[in-house]
Amino acid sequence: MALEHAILVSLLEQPGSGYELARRFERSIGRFWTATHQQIYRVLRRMEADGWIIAEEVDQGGRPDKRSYSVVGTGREVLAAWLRDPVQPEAVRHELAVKIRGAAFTDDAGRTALVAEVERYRATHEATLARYLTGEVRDFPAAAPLDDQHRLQHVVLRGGIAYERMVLAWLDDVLDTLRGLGR
Amino acid sequence: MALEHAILVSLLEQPGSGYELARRFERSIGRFWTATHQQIYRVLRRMEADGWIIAEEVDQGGRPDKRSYSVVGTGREVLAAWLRDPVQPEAVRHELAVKIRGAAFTDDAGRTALVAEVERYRATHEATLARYLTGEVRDFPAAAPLDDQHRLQHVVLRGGIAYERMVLAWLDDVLDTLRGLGR
DNA sequence: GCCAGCATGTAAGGAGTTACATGATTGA
DNA sequence: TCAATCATGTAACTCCTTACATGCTGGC
Repeated sequence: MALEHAILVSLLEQPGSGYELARRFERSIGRFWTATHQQIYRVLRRMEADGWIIAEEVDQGGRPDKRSYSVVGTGREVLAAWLRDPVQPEAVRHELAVKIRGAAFTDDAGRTALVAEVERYRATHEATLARYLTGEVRDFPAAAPLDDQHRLQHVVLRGGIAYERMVLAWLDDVLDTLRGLGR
Repeated sequence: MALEHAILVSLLEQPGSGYELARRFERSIGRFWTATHQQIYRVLRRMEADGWIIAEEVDQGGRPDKRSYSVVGTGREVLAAWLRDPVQPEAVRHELAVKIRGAAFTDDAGRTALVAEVERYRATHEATLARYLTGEVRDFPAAAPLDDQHRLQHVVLRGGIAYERMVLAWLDDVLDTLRGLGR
């Protein structure tokens, strides 16, 4: 379990409210850890109760008040201890791979539909890669020297880019294979 | 949710018991869908109750009896319908990426420990890649012509191989970055 | 005699998903 | 005025993980 830890890292990078965290999980952090606002609010309350983070009520004039959270000493210690733990093997869930092997047990119409679906899926990954590359030139310009925090963010983003490139190449392989079946 | 579907595909490829399925999930299917035997037994009972699969009691002499499951008409229809559904975006959970960004908020000792942990993690992926490559030459010899089922299994395995190669290259990048911090 | 493997389960608890709910402001 | 965005939640349910449980056989 590491939603707590993902939240600690995000709040250390930049304090913020549950709502802001939810938006970060949709964008940057969502690349490697997904969470909905419901989960986030629940975990934030627990973390506050356990003294890992503290909240500050922020009056925003017109907009609703927000509770901005920051990490305190205990939270830092929890994170440091977790960083020293062994990395758990990831639980892989790749639905498309199941479908591809399932294609052996369907008819021509089903395969044609799957090809169309793989193409649609490929387009979403192409869009993701384009978003990452745009973000990379915006946030990590080659000329500017980076501090540790940004160098680490950059290497994680490079992982996302490498992943998307690998997926796209593999999906081309998949499409070739699907189209070449039954010959 | 697609554990049912992963089981349907596996049982279509080869009928078997809950125990045998659990072993396949540890090996081949586990590359893209993980499940424990507890989950598998529970889902198998539900699938049998819903008439997707049928069980046959097999007396094995010395060893305990087993219930060998096969997919029947309803199960095939469920699978065909599911293959036509859009692929859900994967829920990503990459603990190591969280830790890498977390390394910005720990001390030298913590970073040294993380480097060691990444090296250990890298070794497990190297072993996984070696296993995949061994399996590939064993199961998909270049000379033999393959039927559709095996061509699809092969393209999924190639995806696993591409993934492991990508991960290894990225982990080298991560190690370089971690070692270059604070300079 | 002991361990690994075969074979199937129960139970408890934590995590995650989906649906629903509220109420304000800002911009088109 | 209508939709989008900001901001925070509850409730019900499903799913997944972890721990525990049983009992047999074959090989070292």
